[in-house]
Amino acid sequence: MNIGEIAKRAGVSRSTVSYALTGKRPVSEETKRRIMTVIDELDYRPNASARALKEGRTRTIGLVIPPAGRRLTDMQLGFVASVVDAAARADLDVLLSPSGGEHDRSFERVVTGRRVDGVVLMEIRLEDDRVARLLQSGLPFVGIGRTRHPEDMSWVDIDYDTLIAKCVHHLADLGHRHLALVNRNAELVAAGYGPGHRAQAGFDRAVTERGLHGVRVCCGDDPQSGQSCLQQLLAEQPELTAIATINEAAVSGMYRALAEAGLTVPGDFSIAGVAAQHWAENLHPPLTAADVPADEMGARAVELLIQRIADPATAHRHLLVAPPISLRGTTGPAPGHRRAV
Amino acid sequence: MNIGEIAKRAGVSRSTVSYALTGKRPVSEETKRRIMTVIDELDYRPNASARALKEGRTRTIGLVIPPAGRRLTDMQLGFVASVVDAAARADLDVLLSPSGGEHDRSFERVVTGRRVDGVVLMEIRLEDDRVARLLQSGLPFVGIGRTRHPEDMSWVDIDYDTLIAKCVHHLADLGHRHLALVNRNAELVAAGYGPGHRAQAGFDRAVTERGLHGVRVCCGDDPQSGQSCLQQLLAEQPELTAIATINEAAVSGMYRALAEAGLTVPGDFSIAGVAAQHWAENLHPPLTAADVPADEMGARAVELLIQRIADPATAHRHLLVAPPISLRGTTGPAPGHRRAV
DNA sequence: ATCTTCGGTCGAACCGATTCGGCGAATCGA
DNA sequence: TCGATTCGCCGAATCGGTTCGACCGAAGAT
Repeated sequence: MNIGEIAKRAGVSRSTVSYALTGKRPVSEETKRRIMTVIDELDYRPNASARALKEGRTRTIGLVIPPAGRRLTDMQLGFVASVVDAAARADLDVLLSPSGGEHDRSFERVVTGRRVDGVVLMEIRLEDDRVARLLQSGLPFVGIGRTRHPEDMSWVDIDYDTLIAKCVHHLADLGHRHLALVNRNAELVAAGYGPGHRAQAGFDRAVTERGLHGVRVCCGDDPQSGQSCLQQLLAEQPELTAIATINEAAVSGMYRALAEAGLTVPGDFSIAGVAAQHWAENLHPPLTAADVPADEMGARAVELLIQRIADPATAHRHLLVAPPISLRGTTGPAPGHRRAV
Repeated sequence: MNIGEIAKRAGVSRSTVSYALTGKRPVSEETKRRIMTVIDELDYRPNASARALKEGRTRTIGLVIPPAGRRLTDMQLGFVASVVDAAARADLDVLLSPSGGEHDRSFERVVTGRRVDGVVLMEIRLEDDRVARLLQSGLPFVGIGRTRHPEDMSWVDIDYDTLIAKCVHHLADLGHRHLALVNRNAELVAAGYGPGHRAQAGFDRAVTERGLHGVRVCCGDDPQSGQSCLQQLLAEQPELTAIATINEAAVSGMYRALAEAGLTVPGDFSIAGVAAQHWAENLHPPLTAADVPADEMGARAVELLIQRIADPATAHRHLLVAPPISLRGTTGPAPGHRRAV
């Protein structure tokens, strides 16, 4: 079922079959018809490997996701879905590489074996080996997220710094004086996970500006952890009345802890965060949050990547997303008096 | 950076470099060392397309997921994660194809362009064009799910029929006489989605056997739909005291509807279902459910696929999973008296 | 009538690996 | 000492496409 077989049966040369298929040179209608008939009969499709070998491109992009075992957050799933979707619309296939820190075989295969024309990289650290590796290899790539030195690469990212600061200001405006930042899990933050650190920076800045009392905690990315984390916070910080968070997966557990402590939201306690829009809306109660357009960001990343593949010499482009905070009723005025200890 | 360049710099022929790398023929230690030095210096890796072309295999498997736009259930995410993970362990890459019903370009590319050595197919319908297409193409594949005629293919699947029947029997044992089956969304079921139909069959059979009153409804795969679906059920079926469901994504919404109706779980109302273990545990309250080992099933599918790729002539293998029901406290004795209408 | 242009086609080179047959030198057995 | 192995390596063919240069005949220009 190769091109030679088609050529033979259609009584033409292999190159003519190729030109009939690609249209890169004129082929007479009559000949084209004959070729197509044979192709339909034999259900022939050009071999992707052979084409990739000759053309020097694979029409495939790599998508590097967090390593196996780690469950993706809803936001990350939104990224994956929109990347896959955008790629499909551009007739690109997506090769998945679940790879974390250092020398991951899957990552190496994808990057170095010319299996893909470019890469979308997720969950980037402030210092990221994979970014270094990609820069060194010269393979076009776009980050969803950015390193400490983001000028050297193209990326789309969420402005966690600004957004968490906004959350803090919003809560401060409502009279809250004693807040906590609930971050992602400790290992991730310790490993230099960008959003974790930038959220901290924004939190610290806003808390200082407004003269508030703020504490920062890390929390596992699941409801259970959210629950126990908030239980502990409530116990240790009796004056706490509000939380800002980037840990969407833990929010439902925080709700639970509050309910069990007899606190109502937003009557007794306020929560504001940064979360995928879909997720914030589906929480109960719906979360007041900066609605991250995850479905759009993946598509943007693919757009940037396609440009870089087409012309790797173009200047790097950056897209910092800072959506407005949608008020959905989990934030309200600070309780007039302090809770009993 | 091709093999010829390495050969030239190491002062050997291209074939010697190849043999040094693959070990398929002996190469002297001295020569091997010289070659490896050059390879490390130049950071050379064999071109995957060239290798695939010559070898006739790509060391890649395709993973066909539900089409773009549809959000995956937690169980499906579990499948994807475990497939990707298992593939990585076997040094296989995964090419993602989000494709639904008929002639999807992405699906055609993956299947027909010899881009993959085999395919894992998700969300299979009773009559499935993609299965027909794969059978016709001769490409090895394994389903997570099965068609109406499952003898012709290899698959791993959940025994929704048996499991939902078990749920019904469990609820009947507790004294419930009036139950509902909450199915997945109507379009999916109408399109011949296997689990939807098999769950119905099991539900009908068990309800008949036990002489119960049972109704079946479809429900969107999200909390909102779960909530309104149950609201409607409660209004239309005042005697309803229990639900069996395969719609894990809707359960939290059902909880909400019950709470708003002033019904406690399991005091006034019972729910049992089939769900990914991780999901059932993380619901609040945790759901009494048959714990589907999604993390394992994907790995099994990959195992089967690897076998089929190695020897496409082997008999088809089937794995029907019917995990026991974990009692987590969402089912209890039917309320002694009927609720007021 | 001759020259040019152009549409349509072919043959051959090429992409970068793997793999088979063969060849020279060293080793072994008799 | 001579033939048979064995070891280590090379050259060439091959996988299945794309693409470039060339060729031929017909149409248009001069």
